[in-house]
Amino acid sequence: MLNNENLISDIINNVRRLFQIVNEQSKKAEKETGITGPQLWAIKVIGDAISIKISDLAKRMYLHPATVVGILDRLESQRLVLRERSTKDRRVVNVRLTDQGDNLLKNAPEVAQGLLVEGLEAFSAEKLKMIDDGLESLVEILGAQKIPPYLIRSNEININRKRSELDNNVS
Amino acid sequence: MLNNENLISDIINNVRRLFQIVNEQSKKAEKETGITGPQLWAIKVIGDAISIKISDLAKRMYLHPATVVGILDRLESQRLVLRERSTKDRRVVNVRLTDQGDNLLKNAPEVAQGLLVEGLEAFSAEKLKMIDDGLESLVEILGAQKIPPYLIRSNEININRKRSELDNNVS
DNA sequence: TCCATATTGTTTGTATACAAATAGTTTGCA
DNA sequence: TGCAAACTATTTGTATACAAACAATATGGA
Repeated sequence: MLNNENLISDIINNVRRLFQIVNEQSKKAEKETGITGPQLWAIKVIGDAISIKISDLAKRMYLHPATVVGILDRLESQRLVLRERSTKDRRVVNVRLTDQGDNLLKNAPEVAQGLLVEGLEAFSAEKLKMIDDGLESLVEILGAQKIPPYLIRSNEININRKRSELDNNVS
Repeated sequence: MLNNENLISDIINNVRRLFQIVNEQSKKAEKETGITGPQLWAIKVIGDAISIKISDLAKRMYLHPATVVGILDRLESQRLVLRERSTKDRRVVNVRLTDQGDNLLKNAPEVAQGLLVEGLEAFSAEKLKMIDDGLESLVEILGAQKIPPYLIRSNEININRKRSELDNNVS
């Protein structure tokens, strides 16, 4: 029983460390490239897609469109990206890298996600399966709470949440 | 090989889901209590300690003191906490809950950390060990990068980083 | 065709989050 | 004792991050 308690607090601590380290990685990339973590992340997604519209960029970054607009404003003022309004659908704005943006992308370091992939490639399938199962358990514990109990109790709350829930649940 | 690739992308996805769900939990607590996630977290830490000075609060929350000052400003304007300058060391400001803050704390929901503990308690020691080992591996992969290679290359960078490194590495 | 509705990006307002600079205070050492 | 150095909380400035409201545009149905 006491042993279990220790294991649980170890797990909690490791989750917290994971969060901290990912944040630190982002800050490190910032020192090396001169742009912030989220800005670099946007550059990477835009570079992958060559050209991408704002709403799709927001979805791929798991961010709110309003947040992406701010990030793009700053990247544009640094001449790293270009906005181009679509002629087919004039509501749409496409974003792509400038030559400067492309250069920065070429010399940019990996973000946490890249490091993780690199490190995991050294592991056996069995070990990978074990890691994945463990994470799956954590997600299930927290994810089970995602079915909100007030779905039954109140409709108002759900109506108010509709827009943001949709924004968050883009797969 | 292909199987390994799938496992790796599953792991990455689960890490990302973990981040998202923790953030969502924070927002849920916000709807229920009327105060934001970080504010509730501060209330919980302050309540645990009865009285705590700003710098210790910042350490326990793994946040920069400047951030905590802002959070406390807002909690104070809602009459949920009190600031009291120490008479022993007049540089120190102690914070404690008001009766209102105490009431809110009593009725506040668990944050993600609490849910995680609750869910994990249902697991066997073997399963807990497995989860912990998996997380440990992820932390090691990312943590290995924490020894910065430019420690040798450049001293200037390290001098500039000294202050922030210390702030980040509070254990 | 015409208009209600939906989509898309932006603006506005608020809340984190941190680095750097600052003011007030304490401590250590010469 | 007296002063340099360290500590503590705050202020200032910048960058996320999102909800809500908005303007411009597109689409579908009557």
